[in-house]
Amino acid sequence: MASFQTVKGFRDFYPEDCALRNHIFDVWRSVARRYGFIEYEAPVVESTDLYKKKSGDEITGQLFCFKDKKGRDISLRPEVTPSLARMATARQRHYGKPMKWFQIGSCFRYEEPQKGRTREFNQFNADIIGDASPAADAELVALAIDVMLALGMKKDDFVIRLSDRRLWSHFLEEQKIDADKTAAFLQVIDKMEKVPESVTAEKLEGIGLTLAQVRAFIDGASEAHAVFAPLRENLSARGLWEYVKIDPGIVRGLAYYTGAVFEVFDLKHGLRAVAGGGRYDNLCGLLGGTEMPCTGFAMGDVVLGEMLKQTPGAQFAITDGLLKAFALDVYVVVADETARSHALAAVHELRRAGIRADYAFGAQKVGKQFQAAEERKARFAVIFGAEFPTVKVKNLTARSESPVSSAHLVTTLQQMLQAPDVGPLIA
RNA sequence: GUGACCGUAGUUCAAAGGUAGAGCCCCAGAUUGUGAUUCUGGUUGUUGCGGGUUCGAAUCCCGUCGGUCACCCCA
Repeated sequence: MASFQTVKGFRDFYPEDCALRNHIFDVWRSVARRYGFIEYEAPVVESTDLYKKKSGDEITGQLFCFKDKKGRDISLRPEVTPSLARMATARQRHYGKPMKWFQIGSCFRYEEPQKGRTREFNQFNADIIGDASPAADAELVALAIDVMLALGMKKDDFVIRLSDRRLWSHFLEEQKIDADKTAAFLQVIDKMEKVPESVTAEKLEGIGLTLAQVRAFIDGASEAHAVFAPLRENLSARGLWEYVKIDPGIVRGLAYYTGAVFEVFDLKHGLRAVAGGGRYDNLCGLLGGTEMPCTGFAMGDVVLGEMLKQTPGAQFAITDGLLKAFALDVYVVVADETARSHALAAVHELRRAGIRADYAFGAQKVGKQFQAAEERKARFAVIFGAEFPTVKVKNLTARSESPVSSAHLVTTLQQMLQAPDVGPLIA
């Protein structure tokens, strides 16, 4: 038993776990680039004030905060949006609009770990800065859908639940409810699905509304509502509207969203939201920068990982990713120790040519070396023995072997690796 | 922050107050130039940690640290 345990809520990434994580990162990165997003990164540690300013003092309970050696109050980032707002406003004149930026990295929240929640997690953030049009919101919804599809999800595995904060501000205006009750009201809506009706009704009465009024409004807010028209038109043109479900109950916890909001939900395993985001046109100004319209979303690796493991459609992509992480192209077998220096030279040359090659450090039985080649999922073995400068190249899946002059080894293997791997021949 | 359950070999799990064990994995050999199977042998423990009860604790009690799950919260 090891003397040390991981710090509560933090994870070890053994090679298998790391391969899954990297597979997720690869998909995030490649789809975002396909959409013309550009990668950036922000500090993992920021002044605690940056987060207090955005969300209020009471938020420090969930912040991973501490004093540094000079007594400065700093925090591990719980999210990246405040850093992005700072960076974007500071240099916004240097970048043409709209700025389509994405980021991948770890975030930290000091909370009790449970299903789908750890204290350290990786997030994919995609944001569009400097564009107030619904086309920008639609672009992000489309990106979120394509990320899910690229991960191997099918249409019936997930849904985008779409809403708009303006629906509710109009509603409250019509009902002549004070604007300062908005936050409390949205909290009630956010929890409606979970808490008993009676509790919801009671809280609504405290605000000056009835449950029936709210219910009627939710039922009336169909796809046809004018506020969704531009998004529906945009996403329909891409054939993506079928992934979207209008759901006014989605309001997204905290107060800074100003327009469209959406979440990505798993449909089959009762997990919490996989991703969420929306339009936040006031945040840059709130943090003391230039006022700029912004919209964006974040997707975390923890819930997503749970979902991938439980979704059959994603399995192939996962095992493929594992294979990519582990597999060698070539294993060099030293059958005769007098040939070791020639073998070492060949390994080096293969590696310089971009071929993944490995070998045994010391003298080992040939059988053992083949076993190692098998374990590392090598496609080919090259046997260096007494017949050098001739070597044997063995196709480990087909189990066929042929002699090759060592002078032509690299070019021969490059050609052989080009050919598709047909798998074992059936006898 | 609150509560429930859990923690034994690298791993999965036995041992229900009386000598800490098994499967798998790993290592070596059978097998001196070819991957499988099989067989043989081998390593591995302060039972998470600390205290208490007891003649005696993996087992019961208290604390603590981790894990899992739920509440709170969810940017």
